[in-house]
Amino acid sequence: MKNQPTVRATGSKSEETRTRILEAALTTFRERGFERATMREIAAVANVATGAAYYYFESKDAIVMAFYERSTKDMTPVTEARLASSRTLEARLRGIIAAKFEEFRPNRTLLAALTAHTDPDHPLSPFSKETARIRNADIAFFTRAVNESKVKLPTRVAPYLPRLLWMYQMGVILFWVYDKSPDQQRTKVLFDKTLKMLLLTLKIAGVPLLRPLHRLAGELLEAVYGELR
Amino acid sequence: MKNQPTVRATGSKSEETRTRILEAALTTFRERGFERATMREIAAVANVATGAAYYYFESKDAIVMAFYERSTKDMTPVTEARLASSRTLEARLRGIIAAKFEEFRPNRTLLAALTAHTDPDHPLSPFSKETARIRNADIAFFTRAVNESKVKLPTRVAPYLPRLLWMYQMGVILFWVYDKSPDQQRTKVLFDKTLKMLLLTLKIAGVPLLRPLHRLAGELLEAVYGELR
DNA sequence: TTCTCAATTTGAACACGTTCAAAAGGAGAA
DNA sequence: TTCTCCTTTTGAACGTGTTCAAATTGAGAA
Repeated sequence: MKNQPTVRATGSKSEETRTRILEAALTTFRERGFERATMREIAAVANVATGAAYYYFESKDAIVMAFYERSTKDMTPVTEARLASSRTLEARLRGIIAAKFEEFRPNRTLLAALTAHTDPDHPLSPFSKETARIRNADIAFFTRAVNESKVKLPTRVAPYLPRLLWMYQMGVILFWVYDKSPDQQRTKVLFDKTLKMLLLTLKIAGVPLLRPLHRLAGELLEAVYGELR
Repeated sequence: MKNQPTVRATGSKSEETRTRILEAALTTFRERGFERATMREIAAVANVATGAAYYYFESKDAIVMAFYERSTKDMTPVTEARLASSRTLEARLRGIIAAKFEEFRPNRTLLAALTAHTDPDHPLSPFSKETARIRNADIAFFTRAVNESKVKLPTRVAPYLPRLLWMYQMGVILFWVYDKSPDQQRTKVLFDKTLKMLLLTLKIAGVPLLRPLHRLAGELLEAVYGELR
């Protein structure tokens, strides 16, 4: 059999071992950094043989992805709450993305292990089909944030807006992961200013002067997201 | 002594060995792909011991960077010519970037080995201090393209424009590297539309309505590029 | 209870990037 | 020529991610 054996009910022995390995990995990553933590070490901490780690996870990187997946699942109610409690689009977007920051702050630098995969075909890339489930769940939040707001959107780009917002989010997070300024203040500024720019851009989208820009944007998005993908 | 021994005059024995290894690596990369080409294999093709490759190059990735560096150096006259022969900013930007596409087309996918380094501290990252020389040479072309054109620029963002254009270029190249559409037509569309959008944006920059946007952009850029960096 | 078989666990072996101590080469000094 | 010392070359060894054939376990069938 391959990895990820039949997904067992929570509480099964198998599931317990899997989380034990995941937990051991996270501890080791936090203590020694991702690179310097070895699979042998992780397995030892989890009290299993080296090979066992590979029975449960495809690779060392995949452990980080499992962590990412679990985290996003865990934070769903928080995000839900923020969506429900905020009225403006700005507050909603800020809420969704800030929730990510809060959730991942303790393991911020660990996410660097995921950003390494720029190849969309790599199973661990944020753009791969393997990560589509996670990605789509995330995009769905942006869809809701947009739909439940009453901002008027340029019709050509509107269908792509949630995906664009997701990309925007990924960009901000990438910046954050490598932000060495104290308490990541640079990211705070980046996030704040770009979010305001984004909303301002949407607000003035109806101005006739900007028509040609929208036409180009629409054509671009259709070509890039269309057909083959 | 460490790597990169005293840089010898062209034609020295050492230099010859270095290029032989580089050439062997490129051949092997092209034949078997970057991942599957082993250092032992490359060394064998170059008729040296495995360790020799590491005497001349810091790492397997660094060979690709050496190729990138040599290529950009080689294409300088081409870029110069294009800058000289084109009058509009659009033509100039298109010329600079298209020259890159042409130069790297035969080894397009090889560049993927470089895009993996998202960490600005990694020596091979496009953002690292180690690659500053290459990066600055590239940015200088954009500076010239901008300065020698008579487009009026928003004063707040003007100082950052060459660096922004460089980032834009890197983004387009990244897209191109992984573009699987036939003959990379998607990238062509992306490049064409985004370039037009960019110039349109610059053109209408003076409109009073867009003032707040420029103020935000200026503040953002000052914070991100300022002080610490 | 005993048997069966899939799920799980094991740890040695493998592949490959990288390091390193030692050997070889070679250019000038004496 | 012989010596000196730096550059270059060598290939074995190392560390680590990953694979895999074999052993173990355990739940249900008989």
